[in-house]
Amino acid sequence: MKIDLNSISVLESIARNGSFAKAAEELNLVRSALTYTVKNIETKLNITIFDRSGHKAQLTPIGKYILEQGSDLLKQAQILEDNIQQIASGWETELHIVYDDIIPLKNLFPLIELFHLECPHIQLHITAERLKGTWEALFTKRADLIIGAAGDFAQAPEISTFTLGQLDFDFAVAPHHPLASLPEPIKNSEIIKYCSVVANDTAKELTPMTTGRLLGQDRIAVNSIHSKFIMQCAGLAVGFLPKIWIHDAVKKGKLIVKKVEKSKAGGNVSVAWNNQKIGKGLQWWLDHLRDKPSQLFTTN
Amino acid sequence: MKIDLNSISVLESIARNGSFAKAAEELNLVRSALTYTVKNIETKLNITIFDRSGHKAQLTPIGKYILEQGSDLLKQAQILEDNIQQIASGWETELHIVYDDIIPLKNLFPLIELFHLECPHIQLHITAERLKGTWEALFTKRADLIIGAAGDFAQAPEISTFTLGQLDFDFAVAPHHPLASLPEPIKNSEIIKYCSVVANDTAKELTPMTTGRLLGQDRIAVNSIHSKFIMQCAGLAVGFLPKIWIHDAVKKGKLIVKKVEKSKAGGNVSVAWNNQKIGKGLQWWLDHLRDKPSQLFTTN
DNA sequence: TTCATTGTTCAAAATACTTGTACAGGTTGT
DNA sequence: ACAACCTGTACAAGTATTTTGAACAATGAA
Repeated sequence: MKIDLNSISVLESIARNGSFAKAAEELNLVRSALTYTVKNIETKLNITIFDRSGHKAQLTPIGKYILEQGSDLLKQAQILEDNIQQIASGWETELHIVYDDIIPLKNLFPLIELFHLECPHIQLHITAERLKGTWEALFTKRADLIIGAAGDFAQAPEISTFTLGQLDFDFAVAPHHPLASLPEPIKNSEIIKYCSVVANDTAKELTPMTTGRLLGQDRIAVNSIHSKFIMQCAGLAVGFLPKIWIHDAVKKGKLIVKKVEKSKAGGNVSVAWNNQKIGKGLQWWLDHLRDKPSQLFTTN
Repeated sequence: MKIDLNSISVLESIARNGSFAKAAEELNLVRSALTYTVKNIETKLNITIFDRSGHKAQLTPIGKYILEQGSDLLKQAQILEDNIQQIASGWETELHIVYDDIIPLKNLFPLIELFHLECPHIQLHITAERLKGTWEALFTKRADLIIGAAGDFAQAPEISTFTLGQLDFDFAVAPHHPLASLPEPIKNSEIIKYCSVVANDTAKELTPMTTGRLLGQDRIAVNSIHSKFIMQCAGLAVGFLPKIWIHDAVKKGKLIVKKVEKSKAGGNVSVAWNNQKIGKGLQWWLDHLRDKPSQLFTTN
């Protein structure tokens, strides 16, 4: 390797200051030290970087090229150095959070904003998955933290979890749907006459979970609760939806909750993470999630 | 700057060889020299990169991070160094060629292939433009070389050109087009009854050239000769097309050439380039284009 | 012209890197 | 268990590289 970061920053300083003398002052070096450094790299590369034929030194075309590209290199090295310091001080440089799409993303907004305020230098990656998809993200290390994961699949000792709370479901239909006008509780034999919509498991490797639907019923599979929700609002299909998802729609009359013969049991949702390398960023999330888990289940 | 490229390559060697001793051998250094280097960078950054508690040194998590990111940095530095050498030896690292879309791209294939064979390390950027769009690319330095440029707009002393040859045009219509059955030569008064299609000038700043069409005629503007060609084949419109573009289609009966009252004069097309900084790559293209310009006008 | 400034040269000084040897553990094979 | 062979470290001595400062030639400004 003939080039080194120090030489590049010397070139950069000379170019920026317009002369060896000014750069020497900036770098707290004597002029001849810069002559030495520049000559050294010029000799190694067998090129000329500065044209010193005039009074002041001027970059040659190839010098300009080196400066341009070299500055990029310097910047990246600086970023690397900063990141090393950040990691060494216990903070991650980025954090991959996967949430189960059963939690409305907007309920995460307050935490995300606060985190950004307190740790603006940590890049958050927020991804939605469904059912076992969250666990898969954790096991494959695509996620550092999963929020709202269904059930408790933490078979491994390096996975820690705690329960966020319970999600309850209601059977919801559009006001103009035939089931809307039936007397309650609606029997399964009625429900299976109509199309249902299920939000698919997003797991690709783990065997997907199946979630309550009735045998023999037509069904559509979608890949998010939101798709399921708007499909039920449109009256295209029926099914169970989390109370937190339909609260507003029910208030506005866009969906109607019906009692059914066999209701769906509420399920616990959890937070889970890999306890092998807990950085301060992850700890921040764990602390805040433990503090007020209820904020994730709010309806406004 | 606390990190330097040399230290990173030492870390890299140790990690790759699995021990300080092996790395020392590879680097032709003595073991203690590596201890020194590693300790040095560890002290500067105030971290530990290798865990030496066991028999052999093992990367710590942060060491792994440094290695990953640092290797990228090293690679880029190596590329920069290579590029500097390449430029210093007179070869560009990339070459931007803009051709007038009136030249079928496949006619450039033999030259492109040969160039890639002889100069695999120079990245070619080949872009199509129309009419003054080629000149604009040259003037704005988006292009190092333009091929098949229409006319001769080289007003500036730093632009050199030579003529490639002449392109002749025929008036072509689809066999099922009404004009196909008219007696020759077809009068302008007949032609203006039908839609024509023109390939637009792609220049954005220079005032676009207008190319022969009749006043009062409906017209469609497209942005490539190929679009114009297939539109005429489909019988959607009529117009002049370069002989080299329609040769095959005429042979297969997909287009019919008709004599017209006012034929379109053939035009010279040129090669042009900026003569301020001619690298060896550019020179190669100039030599080969001057050598056999006719290959660009072939019909197979 | 004179004066300030620019970059270079060169020998000496300061710093940084490398070496070699000695040492304190581990691992392997018998 | 033991020798033989690893591994990495410590430290003093040697070598290489970088920095300094003074003297100098070339340029530009007043």
